[in-house]
Amino acid sequence: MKHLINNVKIAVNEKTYVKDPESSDLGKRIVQHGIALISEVGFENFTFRKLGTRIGSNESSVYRYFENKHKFLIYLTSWYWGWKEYQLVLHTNSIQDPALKLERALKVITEPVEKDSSFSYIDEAALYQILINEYSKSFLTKEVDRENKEGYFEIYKRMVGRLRDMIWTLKPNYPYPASLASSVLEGAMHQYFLMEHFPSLTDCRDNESLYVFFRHLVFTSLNVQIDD
Amino acid sequence: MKHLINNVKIAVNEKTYVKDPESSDLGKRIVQHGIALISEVGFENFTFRKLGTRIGSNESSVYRYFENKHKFLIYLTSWYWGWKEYQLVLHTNSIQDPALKLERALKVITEPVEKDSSFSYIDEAALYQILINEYSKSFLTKEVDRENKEGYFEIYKRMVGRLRDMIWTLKPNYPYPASLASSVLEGAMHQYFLMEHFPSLTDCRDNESLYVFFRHLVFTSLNVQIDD
DNA sequence: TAACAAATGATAGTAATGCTATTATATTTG
DNA sequence: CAAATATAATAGCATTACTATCATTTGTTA
Repeated sequence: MKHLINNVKIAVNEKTYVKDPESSDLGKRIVQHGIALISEVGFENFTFRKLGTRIGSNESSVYRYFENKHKFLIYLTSWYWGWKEYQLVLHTNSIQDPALKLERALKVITEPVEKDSSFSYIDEAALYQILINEYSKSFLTKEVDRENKEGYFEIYKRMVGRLRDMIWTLKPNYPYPASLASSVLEGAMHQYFLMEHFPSLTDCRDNESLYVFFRHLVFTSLNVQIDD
Repeated sequence: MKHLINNVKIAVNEKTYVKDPESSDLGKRIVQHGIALISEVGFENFTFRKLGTRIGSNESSVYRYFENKHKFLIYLTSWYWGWKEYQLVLHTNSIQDPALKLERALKVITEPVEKDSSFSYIDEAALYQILINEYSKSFLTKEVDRENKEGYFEIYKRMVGRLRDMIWTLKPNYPYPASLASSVLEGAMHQYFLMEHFPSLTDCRDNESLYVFFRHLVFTSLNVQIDD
């Protein structure tokens, strides 16, 4: 994917890091190899010690950028949603027709991630795998309410809000725009997971059928006709 | 909820435990207080040591029943789905009309859990809280494929299968019965979580509106009229 | 270029976790 | 009553999730 604007920085809540990883070479290496390591071994088996060793440094250096691995996960997932939000806006902003706009949004949400060269040290495809496998662990904790108050989930909430507003614009009298929006965003990740590990629990076989499933779900719910 | 049959035992895959907790008083106490402890402190902060202390015993005794806390979680969630499946069958089996049957199934799936006196030592409401907050952690692991092969998720898959078949019976030409079924089961838990922690991401305010949302979602997708 | 600060790296230490192993004490059963 | 079984108590070990300290490198600026 080629960017129109080249100097975009994804803004992530400053509380998620001790020192901005984008501010130094080491910081970027932590993020880059952190993504690779988590997608390889999974979040449970991921440790700052392993990451330090991997980047030819050590634990204490990683701790200078992130308080703990939970905050690191929140940083990564926030970055992802910021990036995805940017894409959503980029691809839907100029569309006037509400139905086309929503359709395009669903396409962006369900399409697989291509490598985005604008953020050279981030492998968005690997990051998406992390989202699918680990995202819910970032909020399914006993600290969720406090962290929510501190703004850790703002970007995701904004993303759901954008989709909700598109639904609302198309059908102002539909009573569940927020529930539908959050169901689609969470559901898309879940269906991807099922495709990979529990194919008997889904009819989707690739991102195209995933898109068609959600498009059908959303547009029939809103009682809007679409062309197949 | 009153049972028609009084001597029902929820069958859980034997590989999830070392020794059947239902076979002894200690085993039942482990399950009973395990549910209470996990719902209090969350799965991350739950340890066998804490559980042992709580039941006036110790770690090693708990290990004689369950290999580790991950298997314990799988045991609990399997038990829950077995119990829920039993309720689903109980409440839908005698219904002939496919639309009414599916509607009733959605009611069972979205309704809050009442205490079921047939399994006196299990607090189903607390267990449901565990499902909402911890269920996805049972399969979002690097071991999911091996564990799936070993049958740890059979009951949940059967549950999704039942819902899928009801959808299929009602609308044989609908192309996504499995995806819709898995979306509803997972989505119901997710929307419950949002109601509690992220009310701005959902329009549901109680189990009734949750039910209405999913009923509308499913029946419009299947192009079947329902009365409100 | 000396001198100082900032960033990074290396090492050590601590409490908690996730176990395993051993032994002692109840409890049940034949 | 003896033997078998279940439970309890204790100890130990590797790993994790940190914190603290000190050494070294790198970068800045007077």
